[in-house]
Amino acid sequence: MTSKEVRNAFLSFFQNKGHKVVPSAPIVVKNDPTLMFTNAGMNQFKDYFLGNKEAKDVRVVDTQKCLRVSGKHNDLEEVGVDTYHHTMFEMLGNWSFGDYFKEDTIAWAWELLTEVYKLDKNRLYVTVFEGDKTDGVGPDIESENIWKKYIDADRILRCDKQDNFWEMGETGPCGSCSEIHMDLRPQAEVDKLSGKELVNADHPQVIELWNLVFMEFNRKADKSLESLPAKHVDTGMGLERVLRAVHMQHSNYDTDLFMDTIRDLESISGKTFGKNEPTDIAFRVIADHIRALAFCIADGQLPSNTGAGYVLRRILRRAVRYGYSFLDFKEPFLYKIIDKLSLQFEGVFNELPEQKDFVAKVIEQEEISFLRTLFAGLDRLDKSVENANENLINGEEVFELYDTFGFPIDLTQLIAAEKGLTVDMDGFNKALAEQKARSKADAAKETGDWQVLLNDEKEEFVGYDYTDANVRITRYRTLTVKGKEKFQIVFNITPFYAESGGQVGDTGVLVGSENQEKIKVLDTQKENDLIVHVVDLLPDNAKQVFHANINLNKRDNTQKNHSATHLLHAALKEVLGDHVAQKGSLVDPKKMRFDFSHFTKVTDEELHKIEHIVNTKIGESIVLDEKRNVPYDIAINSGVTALFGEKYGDVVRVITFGEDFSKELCGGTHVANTSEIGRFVFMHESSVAAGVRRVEAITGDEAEDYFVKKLDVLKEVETLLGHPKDLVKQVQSLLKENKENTKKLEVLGQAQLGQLKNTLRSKVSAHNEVNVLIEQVEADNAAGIKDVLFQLRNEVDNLFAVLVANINNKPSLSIMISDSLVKDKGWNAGQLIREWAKEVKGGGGGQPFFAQAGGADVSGLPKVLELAKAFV
RNA sequence: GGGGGAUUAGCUCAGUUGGCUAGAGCGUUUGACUGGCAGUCAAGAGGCCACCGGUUCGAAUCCGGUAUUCUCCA
Repeated sequence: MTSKEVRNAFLSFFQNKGHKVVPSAPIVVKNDPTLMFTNAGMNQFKDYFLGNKEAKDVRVVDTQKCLRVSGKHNDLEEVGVDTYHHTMFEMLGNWSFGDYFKEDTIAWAWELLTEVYKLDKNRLYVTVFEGDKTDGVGPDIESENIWKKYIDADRILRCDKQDNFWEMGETGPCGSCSEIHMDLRPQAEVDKLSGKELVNADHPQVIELWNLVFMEFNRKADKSLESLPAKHVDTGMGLERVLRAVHMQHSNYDTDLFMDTIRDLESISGKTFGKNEPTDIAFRVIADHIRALAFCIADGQLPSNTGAGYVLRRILRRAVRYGYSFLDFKEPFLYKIIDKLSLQFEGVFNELPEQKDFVAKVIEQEEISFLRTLFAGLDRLDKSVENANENLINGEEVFELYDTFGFPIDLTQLIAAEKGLTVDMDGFNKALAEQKARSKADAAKETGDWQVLLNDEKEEFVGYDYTDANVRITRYRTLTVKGKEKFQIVFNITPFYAESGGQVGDTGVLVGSENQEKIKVLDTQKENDLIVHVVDLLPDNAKQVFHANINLNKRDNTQKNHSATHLLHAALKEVLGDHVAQKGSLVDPKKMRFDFSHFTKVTDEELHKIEHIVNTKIGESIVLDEKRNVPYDIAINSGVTALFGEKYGDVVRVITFGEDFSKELCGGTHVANTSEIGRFVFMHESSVAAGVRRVEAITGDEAEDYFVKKLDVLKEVETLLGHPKDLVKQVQSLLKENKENTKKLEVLGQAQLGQLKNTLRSKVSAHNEVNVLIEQVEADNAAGIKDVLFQLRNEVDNLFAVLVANINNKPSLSIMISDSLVKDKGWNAGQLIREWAKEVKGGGGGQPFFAQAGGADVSGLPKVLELAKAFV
């Protein structure tokens, strides 16, 4: 069976058992502050388990794109070193939301593995939960008994909380689980030692295949457990592993999922896989990482220096590092293997093949920039190597190299070892720990348990139709950020739009119906599908009805920008082409920002065209056509614009401005008629990454103000210049004139200095073979005097010159001594000037041959001249 | 979000503890050698040393702020 066949077999097996096949959620998570990437199949169903939302289908099956870069068994640095951990993987899962439980789950799992995949029963083991006293949960006898129907009792193992109790996070739904493990070792080894001894022992050949989670508890912030209202099943089986099990292979990488890429890499690197361990690790690292990169970028996440984008950057850099060190790639190479990779996912995850050129371009650009930091780091490392003491490279220097210049630590160690040096890793780790502590302290954030006031009602967003409403608080919790306490509250219904789809959250005010108390709503955010309102104090009476009002002005201006974004999107496609796809947007009351895929700079001419189209559409006063409950398939078939990396439900909201112009799936708020937007103006066009351009624009009052202000400035300039026929020409000629005059002034100044120099030269008198010049001069800055002295130095041998000046009632002293005198007589201008500056209540310094000083008292100048004369 | 760097000629970068009137290489312009190109040599142009403020007799250099950018950590 190929990977495609194994995947399909899973989906159709459960489809035949009454499960609905649902698409994978995007791998990059939006609307959940606790998570950057989908790290388990259950993420997209979190709301069902938490009881925030009711499941429409109680039996579901899917394959979910997942990414893990940290966790108890997943350290990025380990991936590729072993043969069975991955960053990106597909999690096959079947789900029951309050429907079937342990009996069916176990029976079907066994049937699929042994009858469809035909795995060898003699190599399978299962585990069940042994119970935990502190949690007050007993052993999972129920599962054990079910298993006994299918498998020998001595193949069933009881395991502890760490292995067989699944938790979503610190808090949230959880429950015991039952795992199926498989022994893939050669028969000779199996004969020597039973696989039973190796289950859960991190043996590379005795691996966990499938985890069946029986969700029945909710872990609260105080660590106690409470029962969930309904019992659920959440199972997860890594496609990469089961595929390997089906073929009894030694490594996940031996399956077609990875071998295609590895063969591709062999042909561009000229190296062979399977020859020696270090290069094999490099092959595996790259074959793994390229998948993570490809899917994240296809889902709209670009490499960057914060958050999820930073994780992506690290993955890419790790791949490049291995390619650089072990496969001799000194130039970008990752982008070359995207093409073949994307073929594997045609018909499964079409977002990748459809965007492969874009993905490759982003990766190539990122590779180029990393290679640049790599080469810069190499230079810097050379210096540290020179400074090494007793064959030990300073840990702090290495940390600086890593921290500030992004040079990978393992590469530093590698290079050091080549030169017979070692790196002071203790010093490095200490510095790293300090930095981690700093960041953690800053990001500290704590949420309390939800306090439930009202249980029976579901929250509903009414903000499309109402901007105010009478609401009740259903629950609230505290939120502590950097020692500051805030509160999050949830209503039964709400007119507040929660930040999503780039549109900022509403703000506003709550007024108590009974005591008239006012609570300000500072922000509105989404946690999955829950709408959370942020306030900084709780009402005295939280149980009363509140009249909720949103800040209308803010909402109005924001939705003008949002609707304009849709017009812009359509106009961009019209002018630039169909390859334009939204890559991100921000809509707030002041402006809009829109990122989209496009490979070259948008020219001024194109911008004008786009601006013109948008403004024409505004002028056409198109009425908003909003359809709320359109089945997804029908919407897509009608040619609506959907975004990659966005999660859509079965029914979607379609926003149309002109049937043949702009049709988008969108949850945001919009103007009722495009004429409300008023006017649309571009402010900026720039690049955010390879293949992604960013435009910024304003609308409505902001645009109006902008024009008024610009016109005012223009009029003022025209008035100042006496209303010339051609303003631009006039300014150009003024600038030119100015430049010429500056040049002329410079020349004049030089001439003046030349004259001063000539006068001074005639005053030079010889004393004992020293040419002495001691004078008070007129000057308006000390730099001029310096200039003259340097010129005299070139013209007069054995010069000893002391010039003093009164510049704006402040004394200035300068001394110039020819090199020969400095050398022969040991004279030192710096020392002399420090001495003499005392006479003018000042100080100064310089070098032996030239020094300057200033001071506060001009009356001391004659005395300085006397001292100077006395000196020679 | 927190820390650390960087910003000097069109490009890549030097510029020691503040003080030899801001440099190199590449590129560019002009000229010479050559039948032409390539090349070599010579000469020149090109800098608010990111911006704003402060310390100082004196700031590219030190301090504070802003902007941009790189990088590490969350």
